[in-house]
Amino acid sequence: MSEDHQLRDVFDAIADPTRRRLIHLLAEAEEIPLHELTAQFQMGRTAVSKHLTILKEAGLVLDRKVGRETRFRLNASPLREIQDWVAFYSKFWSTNLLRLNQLLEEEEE
Amino acid sequence: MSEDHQLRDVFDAIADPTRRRLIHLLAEAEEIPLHELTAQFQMGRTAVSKHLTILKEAGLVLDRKVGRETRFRLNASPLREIQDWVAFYSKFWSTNLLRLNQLLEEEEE
DNA sequence: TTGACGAGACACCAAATGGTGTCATATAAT
DNA sequence: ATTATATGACACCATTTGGTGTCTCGTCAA
Repeated sequence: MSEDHQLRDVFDAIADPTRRRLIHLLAEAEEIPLHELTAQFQMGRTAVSKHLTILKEAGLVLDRKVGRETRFRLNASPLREIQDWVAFYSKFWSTNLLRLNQLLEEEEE
Repeated sequence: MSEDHQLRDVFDAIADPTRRRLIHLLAEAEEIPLHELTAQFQMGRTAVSKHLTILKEAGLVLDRKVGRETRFRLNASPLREIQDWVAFYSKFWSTNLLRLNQLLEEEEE
């Protein structure tokens, strides 16, 4: 259904705080042009554009040209990989499971 | 309860595939000494040790010296930040919610 | 007590990262 | 027609990253 270009590791793409903030901004609106996104940051347009390219390579962002501006939109689905990954480790901090382990250890004695 | 040194961003710590594999290895055993972890990789001991230091700075790993070896153990709880973060965006790929949005849009008309 | 083993602490290096500024070009507005 | 805007495409730079090798020092075993 969805073709993964996936040139870039999703874990890598979300490692940068600027990129996470871009994702957050794009979650709040349908489509945002580059210049409007740039206005939210201290850094220059070129830097923001580079971050968006990285997000694009990870499949987290789509873009389309409208007139002279390039509008970006979020595609969150690659984040599912993160969710699956972290879900596996959730058992290691779940208090329920800690209590379960305690019970099991008690029974073993 | 848990004091966060948190010198290092957890998102940053899990960005590297070697470090994710270290986390995975440590999830399968109570405690593993450095030399044993190193044996699982192509790279040298120094490199593995550096990755473990980064994981330590993110609070994802604890170490203790036993004799001449340094043993590492997993502390997964900082991964909760990742889980919370990604959970927020799960609504953007949930098919149920996509259908809900469609229904809401239809009602607005 | 003499090695061998495990690891810390460097110094070092190439490549990637995250910024910058500038130039060219297409589009919109006056 | 002219000017301003939005962006892509570069070239450039400092710092970080992810690896290496070497030296030294505890610790365990013969």
